[in-house]
Amino acid sequence: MQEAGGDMGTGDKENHSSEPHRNVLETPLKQAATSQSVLTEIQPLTTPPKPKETPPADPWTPTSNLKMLISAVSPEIRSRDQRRELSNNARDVLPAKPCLQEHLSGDEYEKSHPSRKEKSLGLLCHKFLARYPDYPSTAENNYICLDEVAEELNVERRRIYDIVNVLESLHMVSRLAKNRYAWHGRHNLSKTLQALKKVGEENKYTQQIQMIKKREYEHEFDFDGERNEDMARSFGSIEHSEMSFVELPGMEFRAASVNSRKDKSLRVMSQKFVMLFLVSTPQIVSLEVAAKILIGEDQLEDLDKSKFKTKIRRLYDIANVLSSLELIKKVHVTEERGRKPAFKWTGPAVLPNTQDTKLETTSTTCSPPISDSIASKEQCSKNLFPSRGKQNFTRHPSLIKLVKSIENDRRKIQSAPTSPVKISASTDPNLSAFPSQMAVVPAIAKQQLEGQSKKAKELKMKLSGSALEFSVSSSPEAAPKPEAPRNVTPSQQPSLGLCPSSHSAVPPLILPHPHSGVSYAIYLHPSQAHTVTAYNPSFMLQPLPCANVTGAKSVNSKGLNTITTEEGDGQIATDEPTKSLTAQERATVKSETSSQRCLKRSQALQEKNSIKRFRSDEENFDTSLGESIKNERPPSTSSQVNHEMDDFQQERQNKTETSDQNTANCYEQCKREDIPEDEDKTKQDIAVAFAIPAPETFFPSGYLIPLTQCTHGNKASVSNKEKAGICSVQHTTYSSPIAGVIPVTASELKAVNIPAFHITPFNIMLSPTSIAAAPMLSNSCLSSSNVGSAQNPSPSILNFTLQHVGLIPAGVQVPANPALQHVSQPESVGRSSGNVNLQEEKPPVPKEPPEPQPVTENFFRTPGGPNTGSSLSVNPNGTERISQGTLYIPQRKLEVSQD
DNA sequence: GACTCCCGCCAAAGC
DNA sequence: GCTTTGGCGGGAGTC
Repeated sequence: MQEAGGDMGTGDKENHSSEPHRNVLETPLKQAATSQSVLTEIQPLTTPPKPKETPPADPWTPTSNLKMLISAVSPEIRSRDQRRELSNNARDVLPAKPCLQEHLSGDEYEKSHPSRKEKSLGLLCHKFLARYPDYPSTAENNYICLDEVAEELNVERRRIYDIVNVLESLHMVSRLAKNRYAWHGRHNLSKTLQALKKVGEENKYTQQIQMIKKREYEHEFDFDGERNEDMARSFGSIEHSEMSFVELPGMEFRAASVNSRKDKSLRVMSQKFVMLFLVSTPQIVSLEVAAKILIGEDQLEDLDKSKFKTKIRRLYDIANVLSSLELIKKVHVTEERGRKPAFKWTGPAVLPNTQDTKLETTSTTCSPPISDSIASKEQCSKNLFPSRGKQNFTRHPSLIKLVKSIENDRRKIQSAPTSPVKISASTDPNLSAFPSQMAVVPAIAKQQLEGQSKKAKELKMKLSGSALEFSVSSSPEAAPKPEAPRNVTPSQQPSLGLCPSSHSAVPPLILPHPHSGVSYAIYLHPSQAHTVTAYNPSFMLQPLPCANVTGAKSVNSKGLNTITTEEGDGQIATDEPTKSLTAQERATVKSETSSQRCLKRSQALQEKNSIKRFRSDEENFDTSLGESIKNERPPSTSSQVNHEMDDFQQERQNKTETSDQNTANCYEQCKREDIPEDEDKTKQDIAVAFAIPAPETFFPSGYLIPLTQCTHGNKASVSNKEKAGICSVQHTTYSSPIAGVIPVTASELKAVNIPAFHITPFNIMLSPTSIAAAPMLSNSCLSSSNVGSAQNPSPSILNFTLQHVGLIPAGVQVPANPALQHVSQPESVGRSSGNVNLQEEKPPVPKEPPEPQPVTENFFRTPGGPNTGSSLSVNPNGTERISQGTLYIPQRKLEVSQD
């Protein structure tokens, strides 16, 4: 660096600057001039035409490039080599140049002149970088003289600016003064990336990306004003006007007033571009998307093709430099329309999050962590939000309320006489593992639920097969277990633990229990909750006195959350997806990251374009969100539960927040996209999401079954709506924490202020029709559903439902009820069946078995929500077994209802 | 024809 | 007023 500067002298600069064209040609001359002594000596020798190719003297040729790289090791060597070459070349060059200018004219010179590629900014950047060590010692004088560099690299200064600007954006270089920069190398890179990631998160780039993708999918992205406006609006809403240059504490570039044009500067663009990688889950960003985002930020007006092209050009410039830095790699993303140029982040994971590494490998962002484990999730969320706070990820107020309400409800419930003691040992382990289990729970719950439902419905055959599959897919660990349910359970178990937690998480409506005098928590199917919220948002959050309602339904706080979030729309959606993903990943530990899934899904969706399913999916997602939130909470003793609840709630919030953005985008995309083919995956996701809610076990089958069943079995044909209906059916049986599962009648709902029928489209719980609609449901389910619908649930029904749900061990039955009994078949069976479905839905077998699995062994646990069942199973009575924190309450309710 | 992106005009900023 | 920076877009090179 210095060397060159010293030698070359800035004087040359002017020449260059003044005459760029000549510069190229002249540069060598200048160099020659620098080494005139040598050159002069040589000149006579080197007359020949070769000089034309003098380009080698320029680094343009491969050999020269190599030399450059080698020399790069040390400036001195470099300079020496260069000088030597110059001298050597000088022979050729000097004479040559004159020749070039004089004789050669354009053709030869051009021939000698490297091709365009050889002139590429990327190559130039390589050369530039070769000049300086990645990690320069502070002792060294790491100064860059642009003129010198330009001369040495034989390029016009303009090009150097392009490189320097990008490097500046990464704080690899800082401007010291006019025409002078300091080389920092990669010392600050990690910090810079961290900062950029944070900023990117704050700016909700993930959401923006998702939005853009959605719109692209929905309708081809034209640069129509309207659409652009929409986008811009969305961006605006999401964002903030312009993002100024991100500086590191010690790296201010203000010196030299570098910031003058900054807003549009390549530096800022570069940073934004990097942010997109750091924030996006796949860490693959297409130029188009990046350009749109960058344009969007700038302003709507800019959304014309010319602007777009310009942005693309600039992005190419930036990308070339980043590629030279090996931070990104060019790739192609095949989409509906075909291949699109894109770039994949190949740089270091963002340091702040160790997880980031995972993220990169897996899919990055929060989603990966989710898959990994709760802990990872937590870390991820912490990393993401810690300093910032929630800034952009602000949690939806409703969610906060929900959380609080949930906690309160839980506490109440727990404190309630019936509040179960901690769940059996199974739960305990779960508790310990709970966090990690949390993630798995949803999936498990789904599986269990599904499996149970199926079991109830059909024979072991299905169960066994499904169970096996399920175990395999969802939780490899589980598979080995003799009992399909158990197999499932492992994965589910966590969910069980989670369920309680989830339970807590979900703020049930608390209704006074007429008999017990204890208030009941009403859990609604997420979808219902959703609808309900729509009707009466407050409803969910606030405990409602409902004298009429004996059975309390647990309104999925999640559902509420989702609802609220849904309002947030994309965010919510995204959240949901993430949740689902998390659940899936946790439970099944899918290899694919959520982001990847999302991508795949989105792609598939794009192709398929089935909005119908999409809607249903959305609902499911919504529910899943709420559920996922619920799930997160681990079962534990009442006291523990409370604490855990709090922790989990926060975690949830964090997770949800973190995941929201990441997942939300994917989710929304998925929704819009419809995920037809990926239905399986989507279903899985959904199921997972449901599974999460499953913790509410009360309706687990409802949620899970519908999805899985729909996908697989007879029900496969069932539309999403139907699925929803199924879910509702399952939900038909409601459990109140205290009373246990209590069918809620529409009237009850009304009492609660819940428009039971309004709840529909899912009506899941309430409307018998919905039940009927769900063929998927086993008879038991139906019965249960009926019961649910029926104001007076028969004990048999309760038993059945409980068993079916997994709340109660198959053997255990509350009151004898033929219909229920048969239904009540071993839980394991049902679970297995559920698993089967899940497997099918989840083709991608989870790479990693969910940590929580060990816990799952209890079939009770197995069902995730069912978990309650597991806990219940422990206690045939159900209630007793019910672990404090969780679902058990429902069981109790069940018992009560049985009574 | 689309994709890339080099090239350099030209204006803002700085000195 | 000159130089430095760097935004911007035409259009050439590639595929």
